[in-house]
Amino acid sequence: MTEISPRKPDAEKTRQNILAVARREFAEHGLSGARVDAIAGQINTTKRMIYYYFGSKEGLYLAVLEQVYGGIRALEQTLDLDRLSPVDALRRMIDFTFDYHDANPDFVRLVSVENIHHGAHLRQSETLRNLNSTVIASLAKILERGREAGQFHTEIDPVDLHMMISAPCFYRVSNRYTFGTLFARDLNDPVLRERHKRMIADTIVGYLKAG
Amino acid sequence: MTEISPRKPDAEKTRQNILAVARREFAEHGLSGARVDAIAGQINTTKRMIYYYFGSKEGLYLAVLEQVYGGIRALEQTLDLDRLSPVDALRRMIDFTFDYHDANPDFVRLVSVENIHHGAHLRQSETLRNLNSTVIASLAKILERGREAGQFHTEIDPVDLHMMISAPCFYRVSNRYTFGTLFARDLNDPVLRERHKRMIADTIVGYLKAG
DNA sequence: GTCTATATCCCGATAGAC
DNA sequence: GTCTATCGGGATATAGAC
Repeated sequence: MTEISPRKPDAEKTRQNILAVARREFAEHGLSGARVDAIAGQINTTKRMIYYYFGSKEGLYLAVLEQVYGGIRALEQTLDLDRLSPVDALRRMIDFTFDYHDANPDFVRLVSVENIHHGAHLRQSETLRNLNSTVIASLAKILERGREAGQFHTEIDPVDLHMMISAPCFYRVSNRYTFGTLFARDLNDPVLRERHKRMIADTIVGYLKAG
Repeated sequence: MTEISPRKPDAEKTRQNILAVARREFAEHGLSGARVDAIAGQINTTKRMIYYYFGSKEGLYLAVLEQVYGGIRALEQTLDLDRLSPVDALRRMIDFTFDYHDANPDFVRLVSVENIHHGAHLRQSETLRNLNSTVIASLAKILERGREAGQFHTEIDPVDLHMMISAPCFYRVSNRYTFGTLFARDLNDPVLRERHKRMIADTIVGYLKAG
């Protein structure tokens, strides 16, 4: 029924504009703290349009979540890990995870916000629930190859490994402010960033290699 | 001027009641999402009292933060690490950190909330800024003893080590919902908890031992 | 110090014209 | 599909009696 006409590109463009601004607003202030007026005020659109396209504030928030989670998933696919040795593939996966979190603090903040809300929206979205992440399959493959090649000697569940990789990459960004204040560290410092990146990779690779 | 009379213990008791309920409310809904009415409604007090004791909603939130950060600091002191070997002391520190986060999800949630607010309140509080955590000193001592005893061969900054310990312990709790949903894992499961505890400790201890 | 009642503002959502 | 104007509820904060 709905007209999907290429003659009117403004519609989709407006939708995308709203989404982009909303992502910033929700990442910055959380779900309760975000203001629909503030979102409308930052673009050449009115508040009415937001309700026209997304129905409600929560509907908009959910659309933002889906967009953001889709982003990291798309990039994961491009890593081309099979051509690397198990150790190199693992390092590449860790480096990718580190860099992605570092470059996308809004993603990290939105995930934090969603966890404050007990993941209720993520669970509610069919799209997001079916994002049966390919990371786990990739990691499982790396682990299997590494074991066969005699390079890895530690038994570990792929999901557990994913957690061990994500945790420090996430924490560095999510807890930047409290950690930075309490221990007088600027976690944005490039020197520190490179040091942490190497440290995280060395720690995890070392764990898998050791018997 | 203010009467601090032992004849009226109700005052301090009321204050503590408000604090305890507020901690739950702020941890559950965040700063913007928390409702002053909801806090008053859960105790035998009125909303008026909250403003009487804490001045404002933010004042109450700040008091909660100070109380919560004080809690973990007090416990850190009781570990008695000097009597243990460097490796055992490190393991004890990791186990303590793991257990504390696991047993105090509200603490984790409040820290997440504060980071969404860019740590503005934590920075603003003299009390919290002066919480120059003793963890770093404890870890530095462990590292030094371990190096002298020839048990640790990796050079690492104590603050970095603290981050590597805290990150997985924190993440496991803070991201419980999104991670649990996306990967179909119940991160509250006791079996999983023990496995993760051992895995985290082994990973970090292994990293320090390796050259 | 503790209560009831209320001021005041702000925000999500909608009405209705074009 | 896009605008202006506004409703109606609910939230923080306060007034003022006892």
